[in-house]
Amino acid sequence: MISQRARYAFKAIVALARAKPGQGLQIRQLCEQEKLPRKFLEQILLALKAAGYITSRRGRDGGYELLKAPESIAIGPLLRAIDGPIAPLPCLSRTAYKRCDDCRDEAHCELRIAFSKAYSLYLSSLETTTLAEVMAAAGDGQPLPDVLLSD
Amino acid sequence: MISQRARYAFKAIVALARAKPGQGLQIRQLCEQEKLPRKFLEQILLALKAAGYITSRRGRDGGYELLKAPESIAIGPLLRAIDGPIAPLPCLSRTAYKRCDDCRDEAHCELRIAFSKAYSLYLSSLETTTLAEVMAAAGDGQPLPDVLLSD
DNA sequence: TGAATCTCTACTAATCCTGTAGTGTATTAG
DNA sequence: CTAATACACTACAGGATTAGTAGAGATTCA
Repeated sequence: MISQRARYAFKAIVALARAKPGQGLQIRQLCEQEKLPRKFLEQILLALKAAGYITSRRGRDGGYELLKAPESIAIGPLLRAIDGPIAPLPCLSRTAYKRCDDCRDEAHCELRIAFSKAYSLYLSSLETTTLAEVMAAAGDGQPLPDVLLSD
Repeated sequence: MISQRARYAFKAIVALARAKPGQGLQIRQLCEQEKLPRKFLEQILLALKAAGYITSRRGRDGGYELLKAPESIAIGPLLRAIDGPIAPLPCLSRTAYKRCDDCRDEAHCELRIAFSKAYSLYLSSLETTTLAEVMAAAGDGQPLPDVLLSD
């Protein structure tokens, strides 16, 4: 399960992407529209800013604004910016690789092999799916393909 | 990241699968061979037993033994038996489906759409990959395919 | 100046994770 | 029958993480 934090971040980004360009949103509007806890959201927006997704202005007419085009925002990096590494095992992480403490031989590790393919598919899908695509699909409201067998 | 618990479970299952048929292992051997904390492992084995993966015998010559053929043990259900639902969102879980509290319209939920495809790929790979395949690949020790771009 | 807004740090309550401890129950050798 | 051995079950503890809350500070604009 992804964290609540990541879910809020995602909702905030979507709301900002829907705002007219050059026309950011204030945190008040964000948390009213999306029913997000304000002070928690503040921290999340700060993280999104640090990661380069949004910019902000202080003062009376301040607010937050999306910096990147939705076409260039992939889901994977966004998730990673908020939740940290996505990999199911440290030894499968590219951005936060770490050998498992007790692992003698990574090439023969059953655990690693068990997850490598599944995770590789997961990640490459997350890396190539963009916010723009997701928002377009949500707008269409087409039912998800039946491939979806989830748990 | 999957839990330490799941990692231990997996290692124990692999060790049991390597034991001669009809020739289970005792918990002492398991935790010596694989360096697992004994009392913690007890609980995990209990869970594996409850899930139908192994059986046990008490008494002097007791021990644990694999019940299912490695060919019929898929990684996904095994993981789920230990760690619970695998889905990144409750509304994407088949075995533990739950509507998100704040979700007005699931068909148009960007969050859900963002993860549905990636997760579907992840899960179907985990559901179709068996312990037997994994152990065979580990035995070969062939390097993992280069598709592997992980995080 | 003052009001509005973002920034930053600290704190907290609850939950989860990773074990440990101890007692109970079944099995079997002798 | 008894003692030894191994699994079964419940309770608990310490640390880490999560999901927020609180409040003082900095910036902007009228």
